Amino acid sequence: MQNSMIEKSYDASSTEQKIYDFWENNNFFKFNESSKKKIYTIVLPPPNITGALHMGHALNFTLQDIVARYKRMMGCEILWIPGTDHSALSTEAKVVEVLRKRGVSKTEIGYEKFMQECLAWKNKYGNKITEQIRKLGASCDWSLERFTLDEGCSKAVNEFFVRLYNKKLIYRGKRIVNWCPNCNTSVSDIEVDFKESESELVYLKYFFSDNNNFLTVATTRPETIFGDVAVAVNPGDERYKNFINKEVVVPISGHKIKIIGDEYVDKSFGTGVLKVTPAHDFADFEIGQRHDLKNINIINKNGTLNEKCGNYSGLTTSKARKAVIDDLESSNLLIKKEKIENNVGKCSRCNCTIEPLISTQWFLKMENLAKPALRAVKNGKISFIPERFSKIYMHWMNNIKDWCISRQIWWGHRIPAWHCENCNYITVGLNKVNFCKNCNSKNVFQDNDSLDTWFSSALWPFSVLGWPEFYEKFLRCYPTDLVITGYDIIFFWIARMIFSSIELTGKIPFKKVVIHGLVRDAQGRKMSKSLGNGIDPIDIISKYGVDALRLTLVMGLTLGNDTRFSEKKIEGSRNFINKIWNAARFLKISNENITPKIELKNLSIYDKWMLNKLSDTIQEIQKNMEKFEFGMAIQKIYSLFWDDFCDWYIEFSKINFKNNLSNLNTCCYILCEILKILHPFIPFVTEKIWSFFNNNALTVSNYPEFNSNFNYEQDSKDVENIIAIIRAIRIKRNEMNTPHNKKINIFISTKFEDLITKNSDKIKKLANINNIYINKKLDGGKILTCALDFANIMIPLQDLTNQDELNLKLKKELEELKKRIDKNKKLLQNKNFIEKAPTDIVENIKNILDSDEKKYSVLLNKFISQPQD
RNA sequence: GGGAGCAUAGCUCAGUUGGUUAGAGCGCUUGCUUUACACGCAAGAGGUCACAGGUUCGAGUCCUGUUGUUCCCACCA
Repeated sequence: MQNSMIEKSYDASSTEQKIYDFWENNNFFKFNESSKKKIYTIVLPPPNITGALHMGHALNFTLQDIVARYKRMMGCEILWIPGTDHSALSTEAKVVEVLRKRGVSKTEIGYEKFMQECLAWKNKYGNKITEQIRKLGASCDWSLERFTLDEGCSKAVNEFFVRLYNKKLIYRGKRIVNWCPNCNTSVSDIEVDFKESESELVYLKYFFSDNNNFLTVATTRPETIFGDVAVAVNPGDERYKNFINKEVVVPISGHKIKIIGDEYVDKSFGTGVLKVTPAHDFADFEIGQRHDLKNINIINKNGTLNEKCGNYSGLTTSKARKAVIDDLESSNLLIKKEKIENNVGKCSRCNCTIEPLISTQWFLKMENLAKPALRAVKNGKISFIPERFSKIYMHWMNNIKDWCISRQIWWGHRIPAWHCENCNYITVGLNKVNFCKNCNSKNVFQDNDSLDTWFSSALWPFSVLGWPEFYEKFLRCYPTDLVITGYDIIFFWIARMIFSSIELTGKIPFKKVVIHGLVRDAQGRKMSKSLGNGIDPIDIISKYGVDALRLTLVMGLTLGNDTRFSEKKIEGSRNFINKIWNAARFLKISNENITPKIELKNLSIYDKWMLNKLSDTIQEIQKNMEKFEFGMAIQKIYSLFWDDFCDWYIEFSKINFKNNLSNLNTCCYILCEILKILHPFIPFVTEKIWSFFNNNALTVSNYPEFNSNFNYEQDSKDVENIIAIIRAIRIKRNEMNTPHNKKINIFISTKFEDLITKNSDKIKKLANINNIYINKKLDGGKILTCALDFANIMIPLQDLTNQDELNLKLKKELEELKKRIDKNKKLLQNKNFIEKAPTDIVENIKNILDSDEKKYSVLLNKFISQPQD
């Protein structure tokens, strides 16, 4: 690097790709299985292959990478395996859409060809995703990259399925499920979003079969009357209890059904009479089970009514509803209609209304899986950070129902079950089944369904380790240490990994679950395609660089809380990065031969002050890093670098350098130490700057430790005093309206004559002073006095000063001082305080009072005055 | 209906186990081409910590209640 070539401002776009290649080509992130270091394993949430990465991913990968890089520098062997998720339903829908544009359907091209089309999609878009993960700077081991549908993951999936089937934890059953007529598949409970919508509650006449009276039934779904199998009332309802076991006639349809009593019925809702349609309502299904009622399925899988619905067959449920209501009205069977707010289930993927219907599906029995999964969190083996998310997890796990794991789509893990055409027996096996285990018939075919995409994601932490093969590696790296994810997939993924892992491996999948929030737009709205307010992280990266993006996402972040992203914020981050760049540039152009080196014997008090600060900060941020308090850690480093290192230390050093290489080297050493602690957050620019001064790579260097040798209390205090003098002078200059470019003279009366004399060059330069007269008599004219603990600074009044304004300010200062003096005096007179408060607090108050009183008396007499001695 | 979060400067947010004068970034005001950086430097204004009680020598922080707001869960047809 030629120093003369260092540009005035840092250009991220020309640097970042080269740096990542440098890391990757040198295998810095490669997991060394035979390493003696402590292994630290992070489970990387594999992104979908359907879209591009969004801001949520950027946050997620940033946080993971901060931990990975920090732990690596702390001496751990990092195992962080990247990969992508086949995201069954989303990908299938996208590929179907592509085919549709080409004018073909998936059934036309057939299973094999369709799977090839999907694989082609994966190769194209999956690679785009992995490129973007690299762009974000993720320091994962690409040689271990995985895909949830690759051979190894498929093996784990089949193993899981077969084992649980044999244990009867996976079963096939005809039950009511959430059906999406648009996606044409069943979906699980958590893939249904309930959205509040305005519906029409209609009151219908159900005549008794043996007389002319009727019961009034209120329903929002009149089109399902063809599936009615009973009318239910609460057995405790005085109005209706005598009708139980009588018969009514379903309007329009005309079939006769019984009146039953069931506690579920709410007397106060509608008329207190409920029509029971077990095939198309979850609650009704349960009532049906309790009363041994049959199920009449009246809705086709495409969302239309079937042949059981007479004239209405073929109509969609919403059209049929209108038609049924019209007909009921015209035949005088409808009493009234009223608008109500209710929750309607929508498919979380396509937003289409979910039709509950009865269908044969594969289910995972949850009851026994949930218990140990609950225990692992309860007894602290797995901890959520922040802790409150464990409550959300437990509540869900406590109320969990069986998981419908089969999907009527092709792209995904095909269910390893073979049906016999002959005897209908199902043979489940790891390998292709060629004959029926029951009747030996060779007439067997594989189940057409595939598995829910989360079924394979649930095994991700151990399937990527090669489980059930490569058992030794598995044992060395498992349970993993950490998973970081957004709160929106606790149920989808985190919970399922926990019970799957415990069931299958006997071990928890990870020790810690760090939960972060959503990235919202500048107004706090969720970023979404429909709003068009999404910000593409890749656009931001090309404009500002990924370091700036990472810094913005993590600055001021509180785990578990949502965060807002705005262009204003990222400008601040870019400015900070540019500041680092320029500090380095300054050192490099000061002397080409500069190296990060420290000679303890040659340290100035300023070096010692800075080392003291650095050491303290390192100690603090290490605590923050261990507790995943990234926002707090970066804030401290930011302030250390900008407020201490740049604003004071470099400014002092400028005066000390005088081309002294040893001094420069010390400064460079400290800069490099700061680069180390910054590196996990902003890896690219720090690596680049590091290369100006070092031959090795920053990313594999050691994290600085708290160094007790750098405990320079007294020297630090001296520097603090110098700073206090400079600050005081600057403040007074401003109050006197003296511009910075005008030099002034000052008089100081102090007991620290030696210190101030020795360091007067710094004071003169940084406060722009001509002459400093220490403990000298002033000659004539008005002066402005500033009182410090150890010195009184007197400045002859300047031409531009508005004395009235100044007096007002000083008066206010005196008042505030007086207030505090009174308050602290009172406090010290309080016996309870003296007795109960810790002594250091009491001492502190005493000291403050002392110094306040001194200042007060100085200011009271001398604030604007004729000089005195 | 159940549960959780949030409420602190004009805006966005920090504030670790209660302890000096409640912080940062942005914005605003004033001054500055001070030989790294105007993506900069120096100084400044701006807060009843939502409200009401309580515990404590001491509360932004702990407890109770109220209000506002966001989110999650739940089968009220």
